[in-house]
Amino acid sequence: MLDYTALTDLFFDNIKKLFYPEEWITLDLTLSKSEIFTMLLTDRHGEVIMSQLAEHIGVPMSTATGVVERLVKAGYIKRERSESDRRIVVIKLTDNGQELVDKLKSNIYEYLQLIYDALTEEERQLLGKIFFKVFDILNERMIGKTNESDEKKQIRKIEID
Amino acid sequence: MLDYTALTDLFFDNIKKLFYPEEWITLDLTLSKSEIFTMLLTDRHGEVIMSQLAEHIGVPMSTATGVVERLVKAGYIKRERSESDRRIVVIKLTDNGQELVDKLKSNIYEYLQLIYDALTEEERQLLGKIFFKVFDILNERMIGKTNESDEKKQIRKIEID
DNA sequence: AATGAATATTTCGAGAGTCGAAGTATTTGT
DNA sequence: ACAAATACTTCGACTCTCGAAATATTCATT
Repeated sequence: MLDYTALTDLFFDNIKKLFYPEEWITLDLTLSKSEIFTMLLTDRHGEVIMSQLAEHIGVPMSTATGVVERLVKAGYIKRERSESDRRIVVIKLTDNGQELVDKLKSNIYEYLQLIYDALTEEERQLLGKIFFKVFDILNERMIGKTNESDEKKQIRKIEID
Repeated sequence: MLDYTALTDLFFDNIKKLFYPEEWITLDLTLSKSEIFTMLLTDRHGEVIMSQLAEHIGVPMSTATGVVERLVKAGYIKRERSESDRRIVVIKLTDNGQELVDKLKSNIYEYLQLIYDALTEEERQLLGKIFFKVFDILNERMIGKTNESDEKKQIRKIEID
C-alpha cells in the first residue's frame, strides 16, 4: 500500500518543475513548448510536412501554421512547397535553427548526463525498465481520452476488393 | 557513456505526455495548470493568502488574482478579507471545490498506484532514490534561474509498506 | 493624531498562444 | 473536365499571462 499523503506531498512539491520544461533550459531563449517540439521534430526527421507536424505535436493544423510562422520569422526554420505535390509544405531547419537545436540538445544531454552520473550501474539498468513501464501506463490511460478518433477509424467501413 | 541517440529518442517520444498534465486527468474539467496548482495548494493548507499563492505557484500577483477570480466564478474557491489585516485576502475551497480536489487527487493516486503496482519491490526502492536524485539536480540547476525562495528543501522519506 | 512610507491586492491594457470555421490552392477520381 | 478530396492558411474569438498604475489598509514617525 502506498502512503498517499507523503507521496503526493513530495509529488506536488516537485512536479511543478517538471511542468515548465521551458525553464529547464539555461539558454536565454524564449520558445514555447510547441516551438521546442517543432524544432526537435524537424531536427530528428530533417524534413517535416505540416500535417505530420500537427499530428506529432498534437495541435490542429491552424495552430501548427502559427507555430511555424513564428519560427520562420525568427529565422530558425525555412518553409518550401513540395515539387511533387504543390499543396504540401515542407519545413526544414535553417543553419541558425540547427545551431539552436544542437545547443538545446547538448543542454538536455547535460542534464541526462548529470542524472546518469548520479546513479549506480544497477540503478541505470533498472531505470530503463521503469521508464518503459511508466510510459506504457500513461499510454494506456490516455487512450480513453485521445483515441476516440481511432475507435471511429476502427468502426469505419472496410474496403472490399 | 550514454547512448544519446537512443535515449533522447525515447525521451522525446514520450516526454510530450508529461508536459501536458492537464490531460492526465480523466475528469471532464478544463482547469489550467495554475488553477490546478491553486486548488491543490489550497487543499493542502486550508487557507492561503494571495501573496503566498503567487509565490508558490510562481506567478506575479496580478496573475494570481486572475486565477483566483476564475476559480471563484466557477464556484470552487471562496475569497474573504482577513479580519486582523484588511489588506489581506484569504482563499479557501468551497464544498464543490473540495469535492473536485478529492476527485482530482484520487485520479492522481490511481496513476501512482498503477505505476507502483507495475514495479517490483526492488524497482520501487530504486524509483524513490532516482526521484530524489533527479529533483536534486533540477533544484540545483534552477537556482540560478529562479528565486532562491526554496528556503528549506525538506527532503522527506516516502513511507512504503 | 496626522501623514508619508510600506504592504497587500486589484485593475487595466497589451501580447502570446490556441483553436474552429471558412477560405484558397492543388490533386485525385471518374 | 469537373466535383470531391486533400493540404494548408487566414481570420476572429478566446484564454492565460504579465507589468505598470491604482486602491486600500496598516505601520512608523513625529
